[in-house]
Amino acid sequence: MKTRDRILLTALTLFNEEGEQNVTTVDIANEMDISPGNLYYHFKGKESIIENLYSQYDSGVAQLLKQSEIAQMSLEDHWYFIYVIFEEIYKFRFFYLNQTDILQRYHDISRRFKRLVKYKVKTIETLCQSLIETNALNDSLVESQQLAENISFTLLYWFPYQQLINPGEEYDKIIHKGVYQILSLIVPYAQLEDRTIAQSLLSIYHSRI
Amino acid sequence: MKTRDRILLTALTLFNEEGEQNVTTVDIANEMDISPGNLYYHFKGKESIIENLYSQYDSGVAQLLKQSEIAQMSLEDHWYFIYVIFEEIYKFRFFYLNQTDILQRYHDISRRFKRLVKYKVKTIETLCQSLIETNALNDSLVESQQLAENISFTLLYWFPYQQLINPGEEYDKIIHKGVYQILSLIVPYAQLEDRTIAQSLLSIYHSRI
DNA sequence: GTCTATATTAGGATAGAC
DNA sequence: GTCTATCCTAATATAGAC
Repeated sequence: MKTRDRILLTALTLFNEEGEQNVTTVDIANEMDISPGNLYYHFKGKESIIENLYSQYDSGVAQLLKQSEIAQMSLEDHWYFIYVIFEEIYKFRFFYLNQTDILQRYHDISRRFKRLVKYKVKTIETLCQSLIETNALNDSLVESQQLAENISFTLLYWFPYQQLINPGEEYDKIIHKGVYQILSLIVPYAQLEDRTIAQSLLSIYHSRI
Repeated sequence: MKTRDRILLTALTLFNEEGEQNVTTVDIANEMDISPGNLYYHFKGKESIIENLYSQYDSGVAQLLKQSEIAQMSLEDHWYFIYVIFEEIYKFRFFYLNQTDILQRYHDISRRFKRLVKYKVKTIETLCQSLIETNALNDSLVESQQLAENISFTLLYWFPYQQLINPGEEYDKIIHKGVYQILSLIVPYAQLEDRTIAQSLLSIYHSRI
């Protein structure tokens, strides 16, 4: 593994564990047993490392969102999609845990992050629409735009919330609870026929919590 | 106004506007036209200022929550209660905007913040229970504990979310939208008779957005 | 209580040898 | 590519005069 990539990986791990602002360039170098000078040979500075990590995250999620537009998805695919989005966020969770700070300090990332959030909301709205069109959701009750915003809101703050409420909880459980949470946002709007399906989905996830 | 209080007020304003970590003790002193040395005469340091501000916030909210336990509240009182909680959070919004960072760095505040959140969830759960007992909400559909957590979740992250999505939005609008958001979490569970009331409430708030 | 001046430290970053 | 040594800056904090 090349030093450049090891720097990115080490930085990501430390940022996720300690919080971005509690990790210095020297910390990263120490953790890898290289000198700070060496680190600066590969990257202009800390900001440059973070921007690289953001690019990884951004293109990963963008690809996922694009796929969901192309593929015709079944109801179960929808849950799987939510699940995979959560996993991608988890990998780069420090962007979410220290969101406000990072967006206050790195303007370029802020711009791109906001763009991605809008793209996410739009995609989720389309998913909700498709659930209405297949009559899984009751059209009269649901404002699909409002529901999509609720789901995005949950995706955005689920990890900070869990860190606050259940610090040290394992990765799997956190994500399962997140999917459950989103499912429970949707259930009230489900048609009577599909409500049974949805509620059995709920109980499957509930058993894993 | 005593210098000590002016320091607290100035610090609060700057923290809310610029973010806690972007404001130094020298910034606070400059803004007030006093010397940094003078500031350190009144407070041991930045941490001490923040702890003082947190105490103000904590006791303010705790008092509100206590009142809600004592008083018998009508349906409209409940909305007013949510509204007032939002206002209190807004006054000290930097604790919410930079939540993870502040809780990572100031352990004493972290402890107290978590305790307050638990108290909040408990109080909101009681409110939901009372809505079920007066048959405003459908008992069979709603897990009052789940609903209470959803409402708390919204209270916790509404301001960071609005800053992300609608930066520069006015204070009134943000809070109205927040109340609307919480209302829309509850409406699906409302009994048919009360649903009309709830939905008219919704449209009142909607008109103010 | 308030000021000026200064010490201390930590983090980010560079220069130059190997 | 990597190291050692060093610089620069910003932020916290203190000492001592007024």
